[in-house]
Amino acid sequence: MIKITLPDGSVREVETGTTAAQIAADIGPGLAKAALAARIDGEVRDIMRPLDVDTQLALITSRDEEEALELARHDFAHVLAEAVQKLYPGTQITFGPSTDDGFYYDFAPSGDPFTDDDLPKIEEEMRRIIKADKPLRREVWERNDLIKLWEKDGETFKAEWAAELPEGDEISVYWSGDDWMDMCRGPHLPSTGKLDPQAFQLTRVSGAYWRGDQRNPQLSRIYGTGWLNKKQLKAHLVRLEEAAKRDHRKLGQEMDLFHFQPEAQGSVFWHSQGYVMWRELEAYMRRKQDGADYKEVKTPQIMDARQWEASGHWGKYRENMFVVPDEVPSVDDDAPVISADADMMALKPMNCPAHVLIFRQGIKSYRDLPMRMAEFGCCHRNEPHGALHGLLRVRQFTQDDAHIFCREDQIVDEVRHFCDLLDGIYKDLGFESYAIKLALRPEKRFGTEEMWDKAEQNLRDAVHEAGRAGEEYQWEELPGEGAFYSPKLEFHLTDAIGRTWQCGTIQLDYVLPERLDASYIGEDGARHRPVMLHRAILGTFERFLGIMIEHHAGRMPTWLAPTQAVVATIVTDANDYASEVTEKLKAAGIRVSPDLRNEKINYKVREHSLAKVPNILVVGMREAEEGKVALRKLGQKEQLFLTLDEAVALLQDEALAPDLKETTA
RNA sequence: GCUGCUGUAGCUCAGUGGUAGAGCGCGUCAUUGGUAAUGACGAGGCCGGGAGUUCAAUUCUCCCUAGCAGCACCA
Repeated sequence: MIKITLPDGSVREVETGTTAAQIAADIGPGLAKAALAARIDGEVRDIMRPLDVDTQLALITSRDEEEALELARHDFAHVLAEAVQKLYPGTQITFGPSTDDGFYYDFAPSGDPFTDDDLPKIEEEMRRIIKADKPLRREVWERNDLIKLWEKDGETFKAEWAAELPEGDEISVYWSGDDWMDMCRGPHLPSTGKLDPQAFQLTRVSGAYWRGDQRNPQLSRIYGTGWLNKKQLKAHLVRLEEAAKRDHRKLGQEMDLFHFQPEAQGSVFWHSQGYVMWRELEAYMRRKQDGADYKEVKTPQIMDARQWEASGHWGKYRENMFVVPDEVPSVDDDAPVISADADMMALKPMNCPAHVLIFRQGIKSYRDLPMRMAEFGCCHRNEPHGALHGLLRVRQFTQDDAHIFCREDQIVDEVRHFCDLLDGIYKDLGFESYAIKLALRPEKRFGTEEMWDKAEQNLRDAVHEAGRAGEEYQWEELPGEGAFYSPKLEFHLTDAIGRTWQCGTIQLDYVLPERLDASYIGEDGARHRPVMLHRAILGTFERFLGIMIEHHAGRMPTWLAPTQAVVATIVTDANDYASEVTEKLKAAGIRVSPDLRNEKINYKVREHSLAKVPNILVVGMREAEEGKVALRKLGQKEQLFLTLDEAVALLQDEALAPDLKETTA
């Protein structure tokens, strides 16, 4: 007999080998039906797994949503694999986990990879397996027996996987009925019938490398989204639609903000409406950085390759650099355009080496430190074609870059100072929550182990001292994620629909000052090596504006809105007055345009609302006679009747950038 | 870079082995209308580029190119 303690504290004595399912049945038929799995001493286990020692037991039902979803998605993945092997004999199975919204499974097809056209048939087969309510049975195998089985079945990927598990280990497999089996740690639901056949959808196919490594064979991955019931699935599909509506690429076209075209793939053509947003954001950042004692500089776009060799970029990063020959191209049709021994230059992929060159001009004293050198630096990186994505991943971009040259004993203060600056800016820009991560040394790196130890510890200390190493910043350390020359702090924003974006970063670098021989004269009269903090808050203007557009779903706060107000007439007799209103708003610094077209007011309101103009000032004869305007705010039906002066004052205040508002308040 | 899908009017998309169609937008005319689409008429296309099959290719095949989704990459 063993003792089972339930969540309410009650204890039951049962036979050794009793399952959680039997206990559930004992408690009541309702629970027996609802129970999906068991939490045994804190760990989720199969409900059919026999209990053989005294345990704390809690039964998991669909009310324990997080665990239930995880179980269901994992089971969907197995059902997917079973269905695929049934429909496409000879397909090898590999690996199929749950994801944030569903599941996937990677297959090695015997012929061509799967396509979208295969999905409906597979879904149908999955539903059949679910409806058959096949029991899912756990079985323990000895490792070598299992490897032999996989090899016999031609499952080479599974065999490889099993062979890497420790020798002599017992490995669990799960049977679906008696005719299909996969190696799996579990846990699983008791049977396929616990899944809702209407709660999943196969969404897409893609290629994926075996074990995530480009050098390995490419497998065919099938993705699905999976939920506990149809309602959840539907809600998720609606969320996807909402997210698609705020896609910055779509809004960028609709709002006439920017475009891309093949002649400059991965580089943005900013239209005037979009560039207004850029200019406002840049002006704001410039005010904030000037206020924080940064000194702004501007450095060359193209530098000699030897400079990039010295900085180390030529060796490690050349494949991503745009290289330019320093030579007049040949005009002779038969000759190569560029000779083989041309001197090479490169477009800067980053600003730091140029900033070190400025630092090195003249002799620097310890009194000059910390020196905060900022640049809105335009960089080029030759990103792989498949990586490009709207404004979020581009080949030409402008960073809000700065490098802080300082002494080691100033690092913690400078990092803390930076955290405060960043915090204020994110809040000003409408992002209330963000996470902080410390990315530790990568495999490919410069510098000594001691240097990395020191650099990592400094950043860790700074965040702790800034009081930001806590839960509210989801503080964590990420091994292997650092830059090749330094560890870095990463700042991840959360947007309006809960997605996260890494924007801000600060990196502590001992390597580059050494390589490029930067030094200052200390109090002791000797030469010393400064450390260099690389930092950005927005990251790049392109990407950050993309994130802002999605965050606000195109309805930008008035200070950033390309057009802040439209003056729309109801009848042409009000045109003169509308022009007067427009002029007055313009004189007050508002970005306003008149709409005097011979169209109905309904049409104009609709059009400017769709264009996401935050203020529509409607004027007809009534307003013209009384010297008033009817102000309609975007998204609201009610309107304000204001005198012209009141309207000017209101819009002027609304159009102030957040930092300017603070000082006037 | 890898896998799959896609490329037709300014935009969103139909369609066909015999060189094209809708809605919106645009232009002209009429309409002067109080808060999310007034009506009529009209102008727009080398059907992404190249090669092949065919009497004939926007349509079928191959290559290239760009975009999209994912993978890998992101100093």
